[in-house]
Amino acid sequence: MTSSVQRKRVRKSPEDRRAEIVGAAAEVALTEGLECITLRRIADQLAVRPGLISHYFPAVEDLVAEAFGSAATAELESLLPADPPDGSPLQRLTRFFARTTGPSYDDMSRLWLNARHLSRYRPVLRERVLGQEAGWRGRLGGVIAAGVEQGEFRTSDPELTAVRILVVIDGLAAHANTGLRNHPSAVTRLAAATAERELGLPDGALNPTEPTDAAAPTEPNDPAAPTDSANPTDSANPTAAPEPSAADRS
Amino acid sequence: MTSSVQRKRVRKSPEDRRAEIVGAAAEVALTEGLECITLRRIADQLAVRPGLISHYFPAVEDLVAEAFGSAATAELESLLPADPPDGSPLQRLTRFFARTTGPSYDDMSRLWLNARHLSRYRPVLRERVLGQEAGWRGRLGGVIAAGVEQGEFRTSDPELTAVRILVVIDGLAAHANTGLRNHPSAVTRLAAATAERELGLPDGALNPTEPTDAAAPTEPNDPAAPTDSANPTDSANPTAAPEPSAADRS
DNA sequence: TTGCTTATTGGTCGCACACTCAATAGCATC
DNA sequence: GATGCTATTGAGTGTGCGACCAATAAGCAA
Repeated sequence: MTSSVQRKRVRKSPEDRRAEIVGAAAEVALTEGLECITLRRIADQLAVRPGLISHYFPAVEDLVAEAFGSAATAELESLLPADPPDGSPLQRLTRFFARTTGPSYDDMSRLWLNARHLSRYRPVLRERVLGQEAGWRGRLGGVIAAGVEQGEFRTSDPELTAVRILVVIDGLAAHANTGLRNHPSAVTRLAAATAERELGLPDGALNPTEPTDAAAPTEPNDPAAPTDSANPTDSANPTAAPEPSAADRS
Repeated sequence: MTSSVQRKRVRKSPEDRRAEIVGAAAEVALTEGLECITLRRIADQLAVRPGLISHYFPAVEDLVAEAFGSAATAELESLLPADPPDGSPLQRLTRFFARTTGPSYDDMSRLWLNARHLSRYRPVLRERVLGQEAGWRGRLGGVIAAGVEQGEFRTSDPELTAVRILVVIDGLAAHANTGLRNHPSAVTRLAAATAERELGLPDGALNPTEPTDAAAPTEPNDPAAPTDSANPTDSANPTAAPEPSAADRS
């Protein structure tokens, strides 16, 4: 007798409902993984019927892409706000590295890893990932360019430098599911160290003044315990035309 | 009437059969992805019945882990052979970077990316990934240590240097499904450049003399076209006890 | 208050998956 | 050539998934 007698309908405007669905999906994406975005899972979360999700997203893949885009955009916006540039380029970069290499970023690391792999099978998601890459690269490149202009940094190609930094961050993120927090700080710091070198800064220039997040201590804990929550099976689209098959044929 | 009249049984020794299954699974893992290792898929490949795969691997997850381990071990062995160390440490590293940053390594990049993500949901695979990480780190660290001893390289901590290099390689591999080959060589070279810096080598010291693989030209092609073959659906183990559920309950 | 538009439901279909197990048939050995 | 071990099959179970669609009711407008 789960929650059988739950039949009060709430009728919302399409815009609201759609945003609500994307929000729920983004949350699931961050905490459990993109594979856990299923019609039933999202419907449960919102206390509606699966059919409703289908109504707004006839193809689940679109919702998956949208969820990733939403989560990644929000993260970037909080990481490197554009509207009111919070501080000098150096300050902004310092905060950027403190957060991206700290534990609070682990979910995001997992999400990027997740999206990058799933891109292999989902064209729509792949495009979204490419778009986000461009967004992050542009934003980070912009901060660097601003720093160069203000004389804080020194590099001939801000965009290229941004890519190099992001590559290192991706490399660290790759270990999010297999003990990211086991790395000595000498490894964790690789991202900031790369930036310092590329930008002509002295060693440690990008270290947070206050022990913000993953700052001072070399604390090796959390062996390798992912999200606990979900546990998606294999099968993501086995053969050439996997799930769309049924739909495609019609 | 696919291949209905195919009923000739071939009886092999358990060892042979097992090796054959792992081999097939490793091939599928490399070309199509770990999610495509299913009882049916592997059985088809070997022209046997799915039940037989189950017989040798009662839990598919074990086969998945085994397949990854097999593929990764083989790759490392071909990349940095241990038995007869093929050349000086410098030569070995040069070849190592030529191959790991070349197109022929793309499948392996995808596999690592795949395994790292799937580790999130599959404990057995996760252990295997950790084991392989250790193996690669040890092997690369060994080459570096040898180079230091012979005076070719200069670093205080070969193991740490190896980790740093591998992190950069992972970062590049992360883009295997979203246009790895679009990167300018200035990005591709990041791995070798990191190594040169860490090892006290002059810039370009690890460049292949002959345009081996991803050497000279900055060729931006192959926009973002993965393996084509498979296309696994979502669902990897949705809830706490996903597929083992059926079995677990019994 | 009555209607009407349409957001939402409930039910269903087909598919792919892992896993189980009794029955069958290679093949080495005697 | 018969025998026994066991590798292999065939058939079946249950689960979760995306997708489809006719019926229903929420809530705005008349």
